[in-house]
Amino acid sequence: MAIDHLDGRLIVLLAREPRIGVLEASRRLGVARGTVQARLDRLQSNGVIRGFGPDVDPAALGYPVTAFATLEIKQGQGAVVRAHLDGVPEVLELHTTTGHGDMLCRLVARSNADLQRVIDRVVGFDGIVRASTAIVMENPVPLRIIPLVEQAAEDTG
Amino acid sequence: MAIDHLDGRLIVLLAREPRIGVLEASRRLGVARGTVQARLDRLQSNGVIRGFGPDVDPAALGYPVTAFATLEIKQGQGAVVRAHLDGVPEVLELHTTTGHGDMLCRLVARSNADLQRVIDRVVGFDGIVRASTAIVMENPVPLRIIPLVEQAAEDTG
DNA sequence: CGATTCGCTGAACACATTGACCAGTGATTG
DNA sequence: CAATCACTGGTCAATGTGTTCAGCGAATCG
Repeated sequence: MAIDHLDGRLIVLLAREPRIGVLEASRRLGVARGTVQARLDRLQSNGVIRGFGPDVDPAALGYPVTAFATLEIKQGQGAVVRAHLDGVPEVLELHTTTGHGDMLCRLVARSNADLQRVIDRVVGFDGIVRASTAIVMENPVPLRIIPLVEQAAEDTG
Repeated sequence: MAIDHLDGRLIVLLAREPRIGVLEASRRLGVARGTVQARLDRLQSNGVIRGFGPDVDPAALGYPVTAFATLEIKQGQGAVVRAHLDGVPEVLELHTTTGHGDMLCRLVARSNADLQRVIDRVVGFDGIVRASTAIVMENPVPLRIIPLVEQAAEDTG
């Protein structure tokens, strides 16, 4: 769906200051409260805003090490590998990608030593032929959405 | 920091039903409201919960294509490359990783054709020697935190 | 062209929630 | 033993929420 400029400002505002409510948002944006409520309802039912879940930092939970693993999967074993990885809590994310029938997953671990355990658990599975892991050292751009929202809003006017 | 079982239940509850407030959460968890408030304050000041920002779906915004690009950086050009990528809205995330002085970034685009434009913009920069891109086809495990929170809570008892 | 629909405004209302307190209690610690 | 700590269960005033309403301007459509 397309979002307009007001939608964009609303999302950015909520992203920057999540604690403000509908009423305060309407004051900041200079529109009526009902407008903000209607926009929010629409954005949520359109799926643009999935929700307002807590943003949990794995590092603060005791998992400061992040890594990305590229997996090569044995022909026809995709489904079972997915189920396997789904059962590993340290797998935060899993994608299937173009290329060699590969998968890419994001892992966290308690330490570099612990990462070995996690990788063993992830890779020690029959359907996985080969794996290569890249350990994250820095995160210059943390997961973000604001610039994209601003661009999407400007495309409308 | 370590979280206990109540912290874990609270985070999971908020992740599943973000709209409930402190009062409702205290009812669900069977504890006093003040307890939930104190736990939440502590989790936030410890950085375990970074905030409650809106969870925006790029696909619903008109960017249904996701890709991961691995970049090889020219010696000593890391800082300028970061600044360059930081200025590209379609770059949702950027990590530096072990290996060949490489970076890994997550991209989104409006279409496969648009992805070409995004990649050109990302890669068409002097400090970048080589790039390889993997387009995401499926996302069997979307970014998640609940299993990890449950594990972290159980480690405490 | 006229009628209708749509989104926004500004206001009202009852109700629930919040943030801030407080004293009491049980467990743990020094 | 005394002190500390987290939790309970309660109160209070202030605020925000969900909902509804009539009015209004712009855009759409027959």
